[in-house]
Amino acid sequence: MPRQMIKKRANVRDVAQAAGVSVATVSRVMNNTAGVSARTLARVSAAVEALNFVPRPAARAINSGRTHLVGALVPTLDHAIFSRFLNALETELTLHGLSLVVATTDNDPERELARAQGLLDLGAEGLIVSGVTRAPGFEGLRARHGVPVVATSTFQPDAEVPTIGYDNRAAARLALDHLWSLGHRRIAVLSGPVAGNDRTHARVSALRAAAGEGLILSEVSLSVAAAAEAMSDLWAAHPHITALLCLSDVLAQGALFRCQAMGVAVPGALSIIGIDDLPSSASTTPPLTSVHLPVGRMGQIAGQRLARWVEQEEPTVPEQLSAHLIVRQSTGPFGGV
Amino acid sequence: MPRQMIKKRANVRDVAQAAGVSVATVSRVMNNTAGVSARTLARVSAAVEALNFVPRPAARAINSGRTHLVGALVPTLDHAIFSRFLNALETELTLHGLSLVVATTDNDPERELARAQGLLDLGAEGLIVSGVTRAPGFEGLRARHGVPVVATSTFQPDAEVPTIGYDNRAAARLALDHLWSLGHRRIAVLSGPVAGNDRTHARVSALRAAAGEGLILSEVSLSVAAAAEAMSDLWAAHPHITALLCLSDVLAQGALFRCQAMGVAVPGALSIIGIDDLPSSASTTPPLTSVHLPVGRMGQIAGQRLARWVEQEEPTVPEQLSAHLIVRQSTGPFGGV
DNA sequence: TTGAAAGCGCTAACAC
DNA sequence: GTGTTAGCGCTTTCAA
Repeated sequence: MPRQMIKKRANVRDVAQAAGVSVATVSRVMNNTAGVSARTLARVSAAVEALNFVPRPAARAINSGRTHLVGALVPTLDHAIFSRFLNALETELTLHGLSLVVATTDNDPERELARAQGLLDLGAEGLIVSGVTRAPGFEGLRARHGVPVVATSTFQPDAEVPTIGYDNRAAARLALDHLWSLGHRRIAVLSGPVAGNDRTHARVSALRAAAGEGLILSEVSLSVAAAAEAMSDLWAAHPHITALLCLSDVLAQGALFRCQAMGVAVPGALSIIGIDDLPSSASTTPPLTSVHLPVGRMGQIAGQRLARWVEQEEPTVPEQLSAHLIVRQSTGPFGGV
Repeated sequence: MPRQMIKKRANVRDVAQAAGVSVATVSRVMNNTAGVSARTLARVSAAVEALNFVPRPAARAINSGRTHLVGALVPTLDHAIFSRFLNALETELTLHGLSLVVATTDNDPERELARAQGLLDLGAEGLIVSGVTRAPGFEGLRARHGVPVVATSTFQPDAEVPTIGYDNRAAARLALDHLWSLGHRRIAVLSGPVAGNDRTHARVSALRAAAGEGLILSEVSLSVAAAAEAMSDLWAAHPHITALLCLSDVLAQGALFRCQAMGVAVPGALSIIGIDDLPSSASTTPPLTSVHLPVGRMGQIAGQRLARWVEQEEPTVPEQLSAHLIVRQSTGPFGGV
């Protein structure tokens, strides 16, 4: 058995020896550095091929100091809104030669901190997070590594980290004002878990501020099934409500489906409005009125900005994306048409 | 300005000097290696703190030869089925100390190859892919890097790479047999894009093999909206069909929503069955009959196996996960109850 | 156009 | 317990 088969993996020196050149030349070839004669190039290439040489990324990274890795911390991958965001983010980062490492936090600050630590330990050059409230210790970690951090899904120009997103309070208000303008006054609100989620918290508190304590507020887990159950309970406990404001389209869909099952006319007997504007919301029956959140665009911009920050060391500034109301057929005037 | 401020970033040597110890000791402290006196530990820790020292991952990787990175190539992140899969995969990999880098392929083999190249260049120690058909060149790339590759979303024991998944042909047959058993004979099929997707292709061809050329087959893009449109067209062109078999729940939901809008009773006038069994499918009205695909479990197992392969160099074997029928209320006997 | 040699920042074998 | 020292695999001056 030739020693090549024994040696685990070829390195520059092996290639250099096989090609009868120096390691520097091999390096030049591997990096397409100009100034290598065609003849040498061919010889080195042949040796690379023959020895099945693949440069170790770590060895390159140690010299360049770059990993081309960016980390994203999201509550979960298993939600349409984050999927869309990450899809756009990944696409954009790829354009800039960066790769995306994902880590899920489950809305748990401690877990987020641990995962952030992990991402940084593996060499992430930048971080994308959701919202602005972090575990104590996060900022220290960030400072120690000195890496850029961009927060998304919210717009808070005064926050410690630059935010790229929409105003969650305003988004909730947009939905509430729509219902109000239709004459609805007895409104129930369906919310996802508030714990560990400052965006949801902002939405809820904006509604409270606007509507007072009279709001009928139910908090359920963020799933279609949970929303459907909550709808049943709500209808039994508060038969007088005329509108339902859901803090996420996932919840609005669940409520709508249950209304269909219960024979509650939407919007005839109950108007339903969501926030997110998931693609599928346009196709339900009736199509859901919703507050559109530009998460695709958000992913794209966040990617762009973080890339620039990482590459050109050019810190980014907060950017507000506007949420806007999409009126479809799930909401109608109080008292019916 | 002290020279610390000039120096870009502290390294082991700086810390060693500041603590009055050797670099080896610093390394020991950083790696929690046993056998460091409490006193030394304290001194080094203090120096680490003072100099804001953070070990460079690349430098560690060059010694260990490990990056702890695993890459996943998926068609898109923006689909509930992949989100669930990746969520489970990420969770499992984390348990094994591995991080997940995601890359989207858009069902384009060339793009997949390019992204695979990228993942390998950045040091991915293993790859997770969907399906088994690859661009020519993929296998060469894999062989050159010698990294483990696990294919998911399909079970094909004879494939070049180990597969962890379900039998797509059988899954499609499960759906068809259910409709048949209910007495349906005039069945339409709604499929997502077949190009570049061997799983969809397998499902379609299984149906063709079983039902012959008589199948009314429509191929649409994989979205609720597209399915809704297709449903309208289908109903206009083929009013005699009694059942609709959708190769994905996303499509089934779109068709169902449109039926609701058109006043087509489901399952009274048309039975609808999907494949995937998305969580939301249990809550629609009527709840969707579907073929359950265990994608969460698939992500977990794929993560487990790939981790073992990477860590213990223990190649994995194909594993079949069973798809099974979940009968809900969107399908009923031919001719109505 | 090419080569020699000095690192990059860390780990690990070995010595004390 | 702790220090010395030789690498890990590559890039990058600086000479030739």
